[in-house]
Amino acid sequence: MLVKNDYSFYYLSMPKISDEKRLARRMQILEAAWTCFQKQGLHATTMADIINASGLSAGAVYSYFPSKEELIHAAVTTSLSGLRERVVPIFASTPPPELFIRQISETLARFTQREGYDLRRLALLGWSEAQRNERLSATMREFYMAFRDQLAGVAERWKQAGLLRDEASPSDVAKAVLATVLGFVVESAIMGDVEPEELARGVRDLAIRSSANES
Amino acid sequence: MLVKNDYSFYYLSMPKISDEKRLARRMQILEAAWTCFQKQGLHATTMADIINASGLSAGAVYSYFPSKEELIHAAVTTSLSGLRERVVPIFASTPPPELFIRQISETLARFTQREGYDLRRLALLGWSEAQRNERLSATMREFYMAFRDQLAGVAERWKQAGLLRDEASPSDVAKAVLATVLGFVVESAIMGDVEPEELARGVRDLAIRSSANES
Amino acid sequence: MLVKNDYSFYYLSMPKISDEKRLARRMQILEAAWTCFQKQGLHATTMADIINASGLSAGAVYSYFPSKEELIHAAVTTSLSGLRERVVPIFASTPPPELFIRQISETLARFTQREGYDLRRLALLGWSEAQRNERLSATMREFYMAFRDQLAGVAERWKQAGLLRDEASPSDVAKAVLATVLGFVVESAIMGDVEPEELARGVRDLAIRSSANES
Amino acid sequence: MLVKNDYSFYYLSMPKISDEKRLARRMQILEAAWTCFQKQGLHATTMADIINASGLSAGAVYSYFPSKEELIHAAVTTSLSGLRERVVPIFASTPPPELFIRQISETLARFTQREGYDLRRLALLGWSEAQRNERLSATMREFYMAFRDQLAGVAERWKQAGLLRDEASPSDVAKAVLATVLGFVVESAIMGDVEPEELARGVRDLAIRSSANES
DNA sequence: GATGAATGAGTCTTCATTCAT
DNA sequence: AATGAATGAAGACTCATTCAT
Repeated sequence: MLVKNDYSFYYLSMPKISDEKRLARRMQILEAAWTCFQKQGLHATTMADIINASGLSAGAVYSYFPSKEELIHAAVTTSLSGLRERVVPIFASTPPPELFIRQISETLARFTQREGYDLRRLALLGWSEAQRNERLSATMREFYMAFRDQLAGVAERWKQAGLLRDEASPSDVAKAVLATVLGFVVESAIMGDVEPEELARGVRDLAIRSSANES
Repeated sequence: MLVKNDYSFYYLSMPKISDEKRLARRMQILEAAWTCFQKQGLHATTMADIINASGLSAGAVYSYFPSKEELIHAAVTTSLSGLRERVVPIFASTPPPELFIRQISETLARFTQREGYDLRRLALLGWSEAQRNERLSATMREFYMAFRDQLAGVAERWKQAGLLRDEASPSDVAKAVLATVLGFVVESAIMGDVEPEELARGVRDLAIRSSANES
Repeated sequence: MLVKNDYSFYYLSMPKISDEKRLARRMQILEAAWTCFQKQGLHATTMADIINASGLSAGAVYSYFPSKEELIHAAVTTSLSGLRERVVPIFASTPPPELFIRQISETLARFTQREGYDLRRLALLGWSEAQRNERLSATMREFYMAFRDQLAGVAERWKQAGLLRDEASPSDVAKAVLATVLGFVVESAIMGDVEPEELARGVRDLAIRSSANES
Repeated sequence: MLVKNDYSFYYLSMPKISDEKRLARRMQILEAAWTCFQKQGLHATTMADIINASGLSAGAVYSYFPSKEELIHAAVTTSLSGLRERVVPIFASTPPPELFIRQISETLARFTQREGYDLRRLALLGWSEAQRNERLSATMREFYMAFRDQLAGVAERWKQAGLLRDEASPSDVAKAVLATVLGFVVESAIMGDVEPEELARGVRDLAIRSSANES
């Protein structure tokens, strides 16, 4: 329909906004959202709060995230993705249990300072929201399932390395390790007085008794 | 407006409602609130929802709980108290670690069916709310602190019974056990596929290796 | 559940708000809506306009009409019902065509002053809205269909009275009369210079020629 | 921001778009608008809808129509002009009443299919909008006034041809015919079951009785 | 004590229009 | 001329809480 202007290539080669810029804006909004969510919770945070914090206009924010729900979803899942990236190398190196637990929980705790937001607090908000949001629930379930599968792989390797007794079920161990790690998130978010080393030592010390117990 | 109604004496001569009745009404409202909160979350539940579910009138509900926040607080803390009652005997009997963890998590999971509401889901809601509600946060912190103190006592006894090695820190063990148990709440609420026995076995299996490892 | 108080009959016999009162409130809102709709059209009228005009609060208005669409629907259909009531006696008396058309159009035009709103203008708004609102469209179609059926009955009686020639199709006559009457609504709303008598005379004069024409 | 782009000279040297092209673009936009308006009504149609449907950019559309109101005005009045063109030959040939009414209403109904939009539905939208838009109202009034003047001329000629009795008022006949025709628009748009022939027959049949009646 | 209708500030979201590129 | 991202003032609707009866 449109007759091409001779200089139309000019425009075409200069997209209104580059993909990087779009992504940067998205992150700008997500970061504003993270900040607000952590301060006030998911529902007490108004879109106006996020809009102000982002420095953009309402329309601009809505052009990136079509609804508050979408923004919540993105805030939670993007956060999860960020976590995954940081955790992968730990899985790869497969340190022995104590160290492993310490490294995972350090990542969980450190994630915080680095990004200027607290993954642990956000996690609590996300779990709560997942209770009434099937989509978010499914996404999280999927994420934790994959995480636990990785954990089972780690347990298997521990077993092969003689770090776990032969009868140990990697699946059960994975469930226990996941619980310990998620519990660390809760405990440190609520109580604020748990260090990764303490957790790791506690797990080790809890373990030791078993030798006596079992023998 | 200031004219007294002809039947105003009526009110004054009315006998006060009995304390039992008051308590029953309170529970009736709390139960309605629990049901709604679990279905829709804390903030998506409206007072109207709770009022309808309770079968009382708005005014009646407000005469028991002066605000939604108060009701949320009561719903969460009452739930916590209920949990405490059930957990006390386990502390008292102090079974060995594996069994202990299994019993605690069974209580957490069973609590659900008995009362017709899921303590685990409510816990997630409460943790989330505590992020933005200092009062609730303080109450919870206090509760979990007491719980952890009890746990440290248990660990101490385990140590004395030779179930933990001598260098074990009861405080660290308490932190690890609390994390495990809280993590069980999260994992089973989100994933829905974790049984207390699996958790206990996983902890044991994770533990056992240490005997080999350490010796 | 609720133990009845000795004076509960007191309350029960004094419903919070009587049906009459509810109906009066509904009319109060509808009248405010009619006024606003006519002044500004359906969509340019905001709920705030209607709320202000009604003298009630937003919540009160919404407790009677759960959405703007519902209010529009009620405004249009209530108006239609009012018209039906006024038109029934004319159908019953079945005056000859000219007079009939004059009486119907007089009713249409007079409706206005009596109720303080202009049925004709509201009709235009309703027709327009029906283009994009299937529910409203269906309601209107039904109304006009019934109206036209009545008209066909009238035409049949005219025929039997020898006021229409034997070959006349009551159905076609009904369609023509309905068109004339609806057209009167449009013409008088847009031009503002058409009187029922003029319309009736015009129809008659247009008609008369036919005698010459046909003979 | 104030720095001139390197290619700013580019714009200045650009040849103006030809008038034909401008006109074609205008029609392209108007056609998009008609389509949207009919589907969704005047107010539920957003500028974005029209912009998308037109295949142009927001800026382009706004360079042809400086506001939505202007676009609505143009959509309605252009439509009216189109109708006028088609109706002129009928006025010129001045067929007898029945045939005249059939031809006019056929034009109204056929207009639809030919242009891919329904003049009748657009008319309803325009009438409704005219209630709150004095400018549109004036334009329409003027158009219908001219139409009615033409109709009066036709009636005069009918009279001279002996098709109307001597006492007939051309002005009243014009009002009646206009009403019938406008009513056809409403009836066929709302009910969807009226054919031009039926209308013409109905008018004729309604007429005949008068011969008996009057004689 | 009990009722539930009423309140109105506060929410999310839309969309006509502009303007830097 | 053309583009389309950005703006931000509205608008529809909700809901915790009150208070006249």
